[in-house]
Amino acid sequence: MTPALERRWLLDELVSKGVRITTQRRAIVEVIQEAKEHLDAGAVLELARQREPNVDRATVYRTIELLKELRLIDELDLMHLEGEKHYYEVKTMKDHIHLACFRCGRIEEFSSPLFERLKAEISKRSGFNIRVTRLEVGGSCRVCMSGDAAAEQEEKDEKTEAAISG
Amino acid sequence: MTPALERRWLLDELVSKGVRITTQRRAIVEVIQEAKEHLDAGAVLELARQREPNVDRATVYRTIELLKELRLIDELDLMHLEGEKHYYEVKTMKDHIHLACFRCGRIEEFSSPLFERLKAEISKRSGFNIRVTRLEVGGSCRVCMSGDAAAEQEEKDEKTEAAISG
DNA sequence: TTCTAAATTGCGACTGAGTCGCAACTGGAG
DNA sequence: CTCCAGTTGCGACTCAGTCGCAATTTAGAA
Repeated sequence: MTPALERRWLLDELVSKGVRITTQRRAIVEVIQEAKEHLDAGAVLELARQREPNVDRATVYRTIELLKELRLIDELDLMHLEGEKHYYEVKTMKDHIHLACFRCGRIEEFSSPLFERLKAEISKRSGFNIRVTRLEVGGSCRVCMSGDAAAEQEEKDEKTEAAISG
Repeated sequence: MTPALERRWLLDELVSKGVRITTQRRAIVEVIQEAKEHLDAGAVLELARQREPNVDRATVYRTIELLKELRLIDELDLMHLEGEKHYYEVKTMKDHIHLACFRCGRIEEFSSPLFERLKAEISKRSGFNIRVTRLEVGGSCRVCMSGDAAAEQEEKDEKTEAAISG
């Protein structure tokens, strides 16, 4: 498979699949391709309009649907951290897990051969032909957890001080 | 933990947590507890009203939110097989994976020690404190796949016939 | 290059899940 | 039995996403 790093990968993929390239699709696809974070449909619309003002909301949804059908992008919920939006990212060879921190809202990505093995086991044992997987984890990230530890330490310090001064 | 089999498990859990039990909450919680399939908010509302006519949509959403916060139920998307609804199920000790068939719409459940190991690895390697996990898989179930095989066989038969008669 | 059919788009109205503020109501502690 | 903090119903609202249709545009053929 063409590496996702390559510049116009998504667009070339569409061309090779005989999909008609319009100025709107080009803008939308480039925005998704070059995104540095997970974008929802609204964000895609906004960014696409910076390149090409004539982009409609409906076109964004239709293009996203197209890319999903062609299995060029994945849809994420990111544990509904910010409402019911959906987020999109270019599909890569190896699926990865999204860790969503309920406290700071950061999304961390994680991948592991164990996940690949799990998928293989699912296919084998259930006879299920896997097309898409979505593994999302919600909780507290390392940073927020260490914040807890710091807070607990402060509490102890305060008590100690109180004990000393008391 | 109290086994999920037990009759009024969810309700008892609420009582023990000091949550006020109203007739509405009782109805909603019992419906979720006794569900034989995955229910969305609309289905919960409908079923709850069969027990207790005075149940409002808003109350259903508020109760679901409450149960989620108390970690008594899990929220599922089931790969958005039927629109953007969310489905709910009583949380069990061992997380399970939902396999959603894009063709027949059936939901299959799957669990594996490998999944438990994967979660452990995530915690350990990323320092993430896991609260919830959601692993959903989309594709074609065994039944639909075997349907394919049958169809392919038919095609071959037709070709053979054509070859013979031609 | 020009033409043309078929695909795509924009528009705007619509759907449907979920939220919210507030007045009325009620569970359960005392 | 009383009381009030917590809960509910109501209805209006938000917001993501969908849809039908007329107008526009692409890409291949001439």
